[in-house]
Amino acid sequence: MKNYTDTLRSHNLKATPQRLAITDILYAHGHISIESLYDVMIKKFSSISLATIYKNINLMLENSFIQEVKLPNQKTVYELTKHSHSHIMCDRCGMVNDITIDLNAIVNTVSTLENFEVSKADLVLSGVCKNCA
Amino acid sequence: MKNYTDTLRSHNLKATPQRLAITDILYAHGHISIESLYDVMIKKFSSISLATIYKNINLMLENSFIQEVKLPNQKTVYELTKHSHSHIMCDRCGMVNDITIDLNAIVNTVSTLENFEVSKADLVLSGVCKNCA
DNA sequence: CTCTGTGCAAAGCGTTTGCAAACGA
DNA sequence: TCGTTTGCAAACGCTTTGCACAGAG
Repeated sequence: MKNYTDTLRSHNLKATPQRLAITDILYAHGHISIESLYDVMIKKFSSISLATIYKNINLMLENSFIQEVKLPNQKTVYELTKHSHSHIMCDRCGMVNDITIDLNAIVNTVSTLENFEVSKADLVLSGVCKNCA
Repeated sequence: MKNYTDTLRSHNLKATPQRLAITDILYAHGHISIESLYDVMIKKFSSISLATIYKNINLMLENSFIQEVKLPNQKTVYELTKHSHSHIMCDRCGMVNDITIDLNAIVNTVSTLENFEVSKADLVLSGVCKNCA
């Protein structure tokens, strides 16, 4: 398991045990909602406050250390920032996974056709995963 | 301007003046947040309640008469349900527009590669629109 | 030692609910 | 007329804020 102490510091965040736990959990889960994150955190820090979770998530978002993923019909989840990618989400079990899709062709088409300078593409494919099918 | 009386009734919704106004506004604006919808509605119905807005929006969502569009870094907006499409959103002025992109190739690739049955694709391209550039 | 981060309690906001009166069909 | 919808007020749930103490560097 990666140690995020230096990564946190390089983002001007002190490496507190709570923050290290958050990053570990994000790393392990891939995607997690505030509520689930709190449920996992409280097992390790019995007196942690939701305020601490929110303050840290917001700080990490401002830093682009993590990113927000808004999902249809589900709570927003958070993930460690990595290369640009898309998501698949299972409507049955709620599973969320990263997928790598080349959207360049689409981005280029839209840029010229709509005269719109695309800087980011957020794509969520929803449906039924192999386990639920 | 289209009259939504019958459309509302076919969705088992009584055609009240408030609902007709909501549909007209959705039609005229394309995409609108709850807050903006309320701001527009109150000009026509000085004593309308936010509760009425929420109740109607939720009913219309349940009916698939309208749809929710979750946007990065912006409030969720609502639109009348139409053919499947994607969105472009300007980070400067907040403009949201529909675009038609063929995502079939992507959907097929993901279906086979990930063994995932895709039923819906939500794509938002963000960037800078021609007016803001 | 200094400044940042944590936990608590309270406040803030957006959204939902219950209810009586008004209204659509 | 009957069942639905509206508007109001209160309740709710999630998120943020202020503050004193604890902890990282």
